Amino acid sequence: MDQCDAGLDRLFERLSKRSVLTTDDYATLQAVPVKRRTLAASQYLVREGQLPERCGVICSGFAYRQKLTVEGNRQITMLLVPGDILDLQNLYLRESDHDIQALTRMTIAEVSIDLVRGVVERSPSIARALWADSLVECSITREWLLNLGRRNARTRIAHLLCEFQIRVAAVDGYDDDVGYELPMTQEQLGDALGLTPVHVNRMLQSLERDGLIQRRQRRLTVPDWDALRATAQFNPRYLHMSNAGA
Amino acid sequence: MDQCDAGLDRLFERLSKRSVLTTDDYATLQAVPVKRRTLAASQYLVREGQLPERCGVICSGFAYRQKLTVEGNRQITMLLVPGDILDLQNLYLRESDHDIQALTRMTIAEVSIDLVRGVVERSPSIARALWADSLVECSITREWLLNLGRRNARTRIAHLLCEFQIRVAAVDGYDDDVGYELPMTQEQLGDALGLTPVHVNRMLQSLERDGLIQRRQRRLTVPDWDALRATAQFNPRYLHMSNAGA
DNA sequence: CGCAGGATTGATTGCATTCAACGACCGTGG
DNA sequence: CCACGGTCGTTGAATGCAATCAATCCTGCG
Repeated sequence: MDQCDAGLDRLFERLSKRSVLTTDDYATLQAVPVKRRTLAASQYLVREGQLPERCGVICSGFAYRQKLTVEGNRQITMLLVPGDILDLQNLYLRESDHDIQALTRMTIAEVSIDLVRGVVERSPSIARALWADSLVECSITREWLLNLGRRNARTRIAHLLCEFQIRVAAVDGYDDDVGYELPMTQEQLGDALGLTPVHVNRMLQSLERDGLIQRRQRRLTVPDWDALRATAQFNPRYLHMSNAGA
Repeated sequence: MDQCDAGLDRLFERLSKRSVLTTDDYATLQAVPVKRRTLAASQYLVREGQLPERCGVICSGFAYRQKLTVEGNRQITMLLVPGDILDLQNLYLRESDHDIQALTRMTIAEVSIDLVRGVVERSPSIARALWADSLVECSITREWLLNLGRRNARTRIAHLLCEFQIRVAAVDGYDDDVGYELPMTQEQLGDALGLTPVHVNRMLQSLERDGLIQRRQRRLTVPDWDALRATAQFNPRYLHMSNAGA
């Protein structure tokens, strides 16, 4: 089983959390011809204004969605982790309204978007799972809006750290105790949080001084998750993770 | 034809912009039993944590989605105008992750969410239209994130003014020349933009001083839309309005 | 007339930005 | 093996945008 099939299993497992899927559904997914692709960090997967013809799932690595202002200031609007679906929005919208860029080296499994439309019309349960997935993404974006609009820099950063850890841990068995790696530069963190890299640096130090996190390069250890969640005002409800078969 | 049917027509017209609908689809929608409801300004339609059983369309009036921080600071994450669908997200997610509150006095047409699920499974074209609608909402939220994260207060406000005008004008024939009414207090504007009401006030004055807007109470006149759009960095792409039958 | 909610103004504070320099790390090539 | 360059992280000082605090004005309305 190559990494592409692993992508399929990962996708199936993920969709199963959103809707009750059958072995028929599995077969349906399996029947879709998939093209595997590897991308280097910072490569673009989609650019704003494009009319994407394909749709992909992240098998490994990380990416993000971004939008740019006229002056070229960047806002990262979403982090994408393994199992996340790229370009689902272009299932029913033509033009892409944002960029998708690789955060790390990554592999994806690509599918023609027309075929996905076919799958969706044939299998209501897969459709429901994909739809739910896009709704969760919208919910996450709303939470980010609250984060940027009404939380200070320190809380914002803590919140992102909590979210990232939980979303990554949900994919496969990550071990909390040894910490986790946040594969972002401080500049990218700033772009995700509406801050400058300098200020991100200072707030990370502040969190570390207070014993909420420990840092070694980009590897983070969190001695006390409850404490971090508290300062982050983190409530995982918006991730809708326990939504099996709603 | 009472206001409820008017709601149906409005909905049908709106969905038609997202997908090709037939008279059968119209009949399907018409067959769904609808309950009409009137709400006073500031009444809650949904509260975070609830498990909504119904789904509604705005027939008249305005509402907004909001989220609160632990300290009670509010972030408005979306404005809802006539024709917008409430609670579509609870089609496939159980718990609501935010509040919906009436901005003005308003009327809505409510439907059991189970029935909507049925409609969606029977009519792929309606499903597609509703799905597309939820994708557009997500796109709007992303643009708001860019707005809060990377634009200054003045630009932010101008951007909101542009978006609101366009979205409202798309519903029915609003006449630009006489201006339009923005039914929000400056405090609510601040909560939508991540600003304080005081600063909103000053920036509105600044826009007015520069001749970009004129104000009489909450009625706005825009002498030069192009100029306002320019200072707002407004690009309507993210609204996906010309997406007929993608 | 008086009240209440919202709008406006002024003075002050402060969080985050900006600008600039320096330091640490890492892969590369001589 | 070490010099080199580039990217990223860190630090300091100065600036500025928006927040805060508080008072006053306006307007619709009972």
